[in-house]
Amino acid sequence: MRLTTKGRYAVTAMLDLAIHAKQGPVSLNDISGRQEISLSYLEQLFAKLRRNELVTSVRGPGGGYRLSRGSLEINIAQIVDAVSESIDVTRCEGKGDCQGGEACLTHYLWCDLSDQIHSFLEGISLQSLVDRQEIRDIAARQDGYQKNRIDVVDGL
Amino acid sequence: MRLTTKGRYAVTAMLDLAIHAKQGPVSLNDISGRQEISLSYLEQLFAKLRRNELVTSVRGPGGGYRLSRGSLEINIAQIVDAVSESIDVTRCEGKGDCQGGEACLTHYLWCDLSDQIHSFLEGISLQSLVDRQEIRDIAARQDGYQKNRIDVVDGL
DNA sequence: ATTTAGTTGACTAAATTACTCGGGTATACG
DNA sequence: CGTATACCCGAGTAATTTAGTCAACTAAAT
Repeated sequence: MRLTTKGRYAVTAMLDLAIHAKQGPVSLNDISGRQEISLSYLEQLFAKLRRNELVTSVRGPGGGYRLSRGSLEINIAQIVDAVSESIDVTRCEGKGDCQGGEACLTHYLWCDLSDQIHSFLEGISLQSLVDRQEIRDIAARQDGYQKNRIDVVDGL
Repeated sequence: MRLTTKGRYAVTAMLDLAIHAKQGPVSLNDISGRQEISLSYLEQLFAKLRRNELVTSVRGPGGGYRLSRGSLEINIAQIVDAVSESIDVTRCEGKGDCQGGEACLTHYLWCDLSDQIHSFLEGISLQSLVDRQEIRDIAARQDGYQKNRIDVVDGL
């Protein structure tokens, strides 16, 4: 279990998706505009989210992504796992045979700690985030927000 | 709060230190041998651990590092914080003013999640890890273990 | 047909991680 | 005293990961 900016981007994007779920598929372009994440990077993240069956895609005009199941059935751990997925936690690659066939301290220690954080994040559903008032407020403002709008001229 | 291999190295090293605390200061050379972490990298990590007053150093022959306080008073969060310490969690650098002076979703969301993980790790003391039987077992074996021992000739 | 939007792969810049090297300085010990 | 031990420090560097670009393609809606 690693916790980096990458996972953060993914959780933010998924939350945006969940918030706008009712109005049909959400395009990456919309998410990109609201959350200020580059479109191409979102594409990479969503490729992984799709492979991990957290989202489904709808092609063509009006298309975009949908959650593959209810936001109560999706938790933060699943999202972070989906985009990180290089789980070579220890130097023995999870086989626990680094030091002459025996497990190293790091191996045991971190696997355990990792498990605890993992189950902690498993307990947080996407829906529980959507339900928070503060997040609703921010989302409401973001709906009217788009980076680099034509009417905002900076510089010239 | 970020959780990467760097923090893992630090926790492992600190645990090694705690386990061998009774027999006086522990040199980085010993830790390097037992945990297979490069000496120079350990030096960098311990420079940070020292600045954060988690360890104290004893120079000269027979010197090394000691925990600055009892292992019950040291928790995992402190160790991870000490070596990571680049806490620019969101793009707004913690000021929460990314989108036109208002907080972004990422900001709110991640600060909160981060706090929860942080307090979770705060609840785990170094001592509680030392106390685990499995860890004692591994440590006991490692005491007789050193990488690149002269008597182990691989290759030639 | 044309446009929208996902799909894929290759490629790149920047940041971070892990590590090396080469010098220091403090101190114990003979 | 000298020398070995071990911390201290800064510069440099290779490998990896992160974040992003670009280009060509496919599916579907109008």
